Order: sequence, then C-alpha cells, then structure tokens
Amino acid sequence: MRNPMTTLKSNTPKKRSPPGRIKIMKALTTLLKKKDFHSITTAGIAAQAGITEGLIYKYFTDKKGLLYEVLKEHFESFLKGIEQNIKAEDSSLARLSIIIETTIASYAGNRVFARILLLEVRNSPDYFNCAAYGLVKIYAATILEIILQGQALGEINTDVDPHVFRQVILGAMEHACLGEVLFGSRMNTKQVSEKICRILFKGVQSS
Amino acid sequence: MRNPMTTLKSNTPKKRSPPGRIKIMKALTTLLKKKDFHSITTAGIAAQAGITEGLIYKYFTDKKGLLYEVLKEHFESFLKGIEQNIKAEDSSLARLSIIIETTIASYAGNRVFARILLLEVRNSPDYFNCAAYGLVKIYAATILEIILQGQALGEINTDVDPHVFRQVILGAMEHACLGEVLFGSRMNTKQVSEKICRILFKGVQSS
Amino acid sequence: MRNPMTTLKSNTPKKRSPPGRIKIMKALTTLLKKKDFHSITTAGIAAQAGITEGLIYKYFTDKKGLLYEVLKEHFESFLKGIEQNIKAEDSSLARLSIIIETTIASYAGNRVFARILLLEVRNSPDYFNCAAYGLVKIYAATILEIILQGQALGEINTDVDPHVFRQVILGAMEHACLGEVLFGSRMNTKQVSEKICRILFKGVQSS
Amino acid sequence: MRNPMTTLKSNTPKKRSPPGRIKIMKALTTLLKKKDFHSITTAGIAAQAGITEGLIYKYFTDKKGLLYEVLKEHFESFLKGIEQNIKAEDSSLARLSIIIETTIASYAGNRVFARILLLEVRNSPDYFNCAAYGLVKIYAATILEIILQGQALGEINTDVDPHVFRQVILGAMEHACLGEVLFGSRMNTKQVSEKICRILFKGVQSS
DNA sequence: GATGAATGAGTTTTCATTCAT
DNA sequence: AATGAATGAAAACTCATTCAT
Repeated sequence: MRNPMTTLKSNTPKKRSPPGRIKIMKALTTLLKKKDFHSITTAGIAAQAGITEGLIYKYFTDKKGLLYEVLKEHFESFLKGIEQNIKAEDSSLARLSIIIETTIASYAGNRVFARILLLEVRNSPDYFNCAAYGLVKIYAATILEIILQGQALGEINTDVDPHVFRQVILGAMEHACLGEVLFGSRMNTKQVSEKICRILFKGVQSS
Repeated sequence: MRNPMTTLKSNTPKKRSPPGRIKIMKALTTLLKKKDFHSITTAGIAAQAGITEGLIYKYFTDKKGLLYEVLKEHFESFLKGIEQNIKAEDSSLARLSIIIETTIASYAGNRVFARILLLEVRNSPDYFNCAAYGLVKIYAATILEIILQGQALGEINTDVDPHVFRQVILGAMEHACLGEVLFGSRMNTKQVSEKICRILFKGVQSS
Repeated sequence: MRNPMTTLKSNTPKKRSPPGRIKIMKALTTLLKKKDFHSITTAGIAAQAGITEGLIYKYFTDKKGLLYEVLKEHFESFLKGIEQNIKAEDSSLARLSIIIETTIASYAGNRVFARILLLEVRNSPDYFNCAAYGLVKIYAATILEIILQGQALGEINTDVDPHVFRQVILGAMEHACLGEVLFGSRMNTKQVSEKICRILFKGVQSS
Repeated sequence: MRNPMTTLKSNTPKKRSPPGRIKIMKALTTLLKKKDFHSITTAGIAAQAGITEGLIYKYFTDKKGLLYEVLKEHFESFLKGIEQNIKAEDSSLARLSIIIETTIASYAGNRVFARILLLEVRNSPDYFNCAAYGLVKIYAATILEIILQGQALGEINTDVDPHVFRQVILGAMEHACLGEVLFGSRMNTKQVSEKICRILFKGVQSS
C-alpha cells in the first residue's frame, strides 16, 4: 500500500514567481485575515498589494482562481508538515493522532487557511476542479489509507465503516476549529486533539 | 436539569402573516432548492412569489434578513421534531442516537436547509446575531445537556470532555451530510447514523 | 394705502381639523426639527404620528402638500404676531424695526419654520403656487408698503430703490438666521436686529 | 493684515485629470443648467458625458461628491476673479463694492453656480465638510477682513458690528440674486450692486 | 512586467402613492 | 375616519473584468 502523499513532489514545479504575483497573493492572504472573501474586492486586493487591478488578471484567471492558488500554497506546506510527522510512527492509531493534531494545529495556527477551506471555497462548484481540491483529496485518501491499514493490521475494529470513520474524523476536526475561525476564540490544540482521539478511539460509553 | 428546548414555545407567538409575506418566504425556499443564496436575486424572488420587489422590503429588512427568517422557520419545525422524538427515550445515549439520526435525516431530506446552514450563512457575521442562530444555540445546548446527564447517570464515561464530545457529534453529522449537499449523492441516513453512533459510543480501537 | 395683511382674516376658515390630520402635521413638524424634509419619509411620518401611511393621502394631496400646509400654519401665526406689533408704531422705520425683530425672533424661536422657509421649499417650483407662498407675498408686500410710506412721509430717502431695499432687508434677516438653522448656534435676536437696523438705517460709512 | 485668499494658490496642484473625469464634471455642469441636482440621475450624467455610470464612482465617492467637486471648481475661478479685481482698489468700501458687484455678476452670469450654492447644497450636512465650503469660508473671511481694515482705517464706522455687517452684505447679495435663480428674471447687475452699496454705505434714513 | 482608463451588467434598495375594505 | 396590503418605477451604487499602451 502506497502513501497517496508521495505523489506530491512531482506536482510542485516551482518556477520563481514574479514579484507582482507574490505581492498579490500576500495581499489576499492579509485581507482574508480580516474579511471574508466575498467582501474583499479586486480593488482592495490591488490597493493592499500596491499594484493595479489589471495586474491580477495577468497572473490569475480570476478572483477565485487567485483564491485557489493561495489555498493551494497553504495546503502544500500543510501536507508537507503532515507527511514528515507521520513517517516516524508505525501504529495506525498513532498516525491518525498525528494527523489530527497536525491538522488542528494548522487550522488554529493559520486562520486564513482554515477560513478558506472551511467557509469560503465549498460554495463554489468549480472549487472541486481546482488544484487545491486535488490536494484535499490526497489528504483524505491518506486518512482512508491509514484506516484501512489499521484494520488490516488488527489495530482498528473491522466492524467500523472506514469511510464513515473518516468523515467523523474530518468533521470532528473541522468543527473543533470552527470556533477559532468564526469567533477568533483560542484553544489548546494539543489538548483538544487528544480529547478527540480519546473519544474516537475508545468511545464514550462507560463499560 | 431542564431541557433547553422547553423555552421554545414561548418564542412563537405567530401573528397571522400577511399573504405577501408568506408568498415571499415560500418563494425563497423554492429558489434555494435550485440555486445558492448568493445567485438568487430579489427580482427572482419577487417573480417567483408573484409580488413586487418592493414588498420584500416591507416585510424584511434585507435579502439576508429574509434568508434568516426562512431559516428560522425551518429550524423551528426541525427542533420541534427532535423534541418529540427524544421524549420517548430515557437513556442518554439513546437520546443522542435519536438526535443524530433525526438531524442527519433532516439535513438529507431537506437539502435547502442543510446547504444554508452548512455553507451559506456561516460566512456572514450578522448571522450569529439573528434569531435562527439563537435556535442553533438552543439545539447545541440540548446536546450538551444530554451529555452531562449521561455522565451524571454513569452512562457516559466521565473522562470524556463534554464540549469536545459535542463538537465531535456536530462535526461528524455535518461532514456526513456534506457529500449530499455538495454533490447531491444519496446516502442511507439510518445506516450512516448508526455507524456514526457505533464509532462514537464504542470507539474504533480493537480490544 | 392699505396694509396688505388685513386680507389675512378671510383666508382662514378654520374648520376643526380631524385628529388624524393634526397628528400628521405635528409629526412632520417634530421630524423637521431633526432631519431635512427630503430625508423624511412618509413611512417615518406615519410612524411618528401613530397612523398609517395611507391616511396621509386622505388629508393631503402630497408629501409636499403636507409640507406646505405645515408651513402655512406656522406662517399664519407668524403674520398675526407681526400685524399686532406694528399697529402700535407710526414711524415707518420703527415699523420696519419691529418687522425685522419679530421676523428674526420668529425664525430663531421656530427653527422648523425657518428651515422650511429658507432651505426646503425654495427648491420646488410648485411652492410658488401654494397657499403658504401667498402669505409670503403678503408679508413681502407689507414691507414694501412700509418703505413706500416712509418715502412718502419723508422718513426714508427717496434715492433708495424700494425694491432693492426690501431685498436687502429680507436677505439680511435670512442670512442672520441661517447660522441658527444650519448649525444650531444661538444668537441674541434683539441685539442682532438692532445691529442690522443700525446698518440699514444709518449706513456704515463714517462721515 | 493678510488677505485670506492668498492661501488659494497652494491649494491647486492640479494633476492632469483623466478625460473621463473631465467629461463627467462637464456633463453635470451642463445638466445643472436645466434641472435641479435632485432630479439629475447618475444615468443621466453618464449619458450626457458619454461614459458609463460606473466610471462616476471611480472618480467620485458619490453623486454628491461629484457635485461638490464641480462647485469647488466654479468657486475657485470665481474667487480668482474677485482676488484680481480687488487688488486695484485701496479704499475698503471700494473693495466691498467690487466684491458685491463681482459676486452678483457671478451669480447672475452663472445661474448653475448660484442655484447650487443658494438652494441645493445647504440642505446636506456633509456639504459643510467639503472642500467647496472651505472656499466659501475663505470668501467670507476676506469680506470680514476688509470690513475690519475699513474700521481700522476710519473708513467704516466703528459702531458697526463687523460680523453683522458681513451677514447683511451676504444676505443682500443672495436675496438680490434669488429672483434670477428662481424665476429666471433678468436684472441689471451693475445697477443693483450700486443700489445695494448705496443703502449699505449711506443708510436709508433721510437726514 | 505593469499601468490606467473604462466598462457594463447587475443588484439591492427606496419611497411615494393607491385602493379595497 | 382609518387601515393594511401592495405597487412600480426609478435610482444609486458595486465590482469583476478587459484592453490598449
């Protein structure tokens, strides 16, 4: 069984970006810290970036295309972080723990990233065709992979539906972070992650 | 311990709405089945309702205000359904099962409602001040209440953090329904609910 | 030479107004203390009056018609005040003094009246056909009358153009009151009136 | 004692305006000759200017903002005219005569300008914060300055209140022009100015 | 690599006014 | 004498996007 994330490297050709392009992406990132995407205007982006509106369309197909590009960049470094962390572990539950903790920490440490992913992009149908969503699929596939491994190795109960389990994991993490994104409330990411794992792994029912 | 939902009744004095108002709300509900809120125009609403655009602003402060009002109505009947269903049960886990199943069935059977709640409104800050969100809070409070009761009665392990558990429940449900909302895929709600409960109650770790 | 204001009485049939009508006029008066006419809506008037928008059109042809009616009422009592005051005086300059003082005091003591007259109505061509403007003409005619009398009696220099003199008087008074209307600043009406008369009667040039 | 109008020059750096901006301002000026500001629509302005409505909002914050800008331009050239004319004179009464005559001639020769100033803008509170009103204040300050100089030099009686005198001047001029603005009646500006000066300088009282 | 000028379609919103009851 | 429901026409403003230079 191969880790879906090993495909990653080939996806990242990395030509040096022209300065204007970088400024624009940074500007959107900055603005997303304060406002939601919809109330950010191209004029606003241009002003923040110190360039003209026209230039945005030199580097990006679209306002949304720009968003996806920003998201992709964030997601790439996010995935890289996860990839490195789970290499060390060998039990599948330990790997899931790592993924959960890393994900929550990423969301918490990068509110823009979380906001885009959890609130902004899901509305638009074309998001699901963009490069960033491709990375999300890799991420999700990785989780499923680990679950299946866990069941194969007898670490995870086989009467658990792996897809539903994945959904529970994803949902739990997202919801845990929603408060941060929406209200700016702070949480102890390590603690919350552990509490989630406690519930998911051992269940809540007293024996 | 009182059920937070008992406050509900007093909130609903319901003066007879004028016909135009009703038409407008129905029109929006209808339109939301086809398009997302943002691409629905007041002109479209008026046309669908068979009234004039101006009338919308007689009865609602805003296009958004209208949305919140529609949402509130949906949520009210949704809450009422839950309230009745959980009355019959006495164990707290059984109650949670009921809530999970009813919620998922509601989301699935009422994609409009789900789409609004999961995707549309969270973006706007003023949603969190609207009446509909008030009901969401009641709903969330009810879940927390049940969890605490479960711990008090020894049905739920006391080393489980009740707030995190609630988040896991909410997240799991939402994520389970996201596929339906986003891609229109169908699921067996009863089965999915049971699988979720299986995971949350007993955990995934093989003993 | 007749005083043009003696025509006044016949203009005022004074049927007892129905309560709704009175409420509406009071409401507009109240609102004019805070906002300018243009930003006052019929909805706002109805709300303030505690009646429904429809009723306004039972008693007044128009939103503007209502304004003119309010103005007329104010103007009638204003004219009555002047009429009484000037009776006592016999020199024409004394009469002009009285008119100036009374007018300024009226403006100052009734900002709504001043606001309507100096700012609101002049914009609309149909104002010059309304009953209130008829009263304004009476008022202006009275001033001219007095000036002519003054010249006939040798009290006012005959090389003074009576029409221009009237304009100077009207303009001086209006401008003196504009500050009050626009900025809400207070002034000593008696003193200002005297200063104006001092200038108009004796001139500014040092001899 | 410095002339307040000398500040003027530094206020006018005048970067070359883009053609669209110029067209828009010209268009409004043209339209104001026929209609009052309130019944001029942005659509009308755009049509007249041969540009699109949107462009108006690129260059001006607002429809009102545009009006104030137009007003400012008119006022600037008006002030410049006065400035030059009064340089030649040395007696303060002569200077006031010049100002009165130039002002009345300006109003009469430029009904748009007069209409805006005397009728349109005074209603809106934000006018008093705009650049155009700043120029009005300079103009008013200039008049006061001259009066004070006149008193210092013994040309104007010191028992005349300078502020009230200024108000009388301003009011007299405005009222004299009101007829033109409101009814389109023509007057002999030179003659009227002289008559006003006659009254203000020598008084009306026969000696 | 970047600018500046301009577009144009669309959208919400505002309000005076009417009329049946 | 008054209400409540509804109208309709216009009007201001927004913004992503294009393109010549």
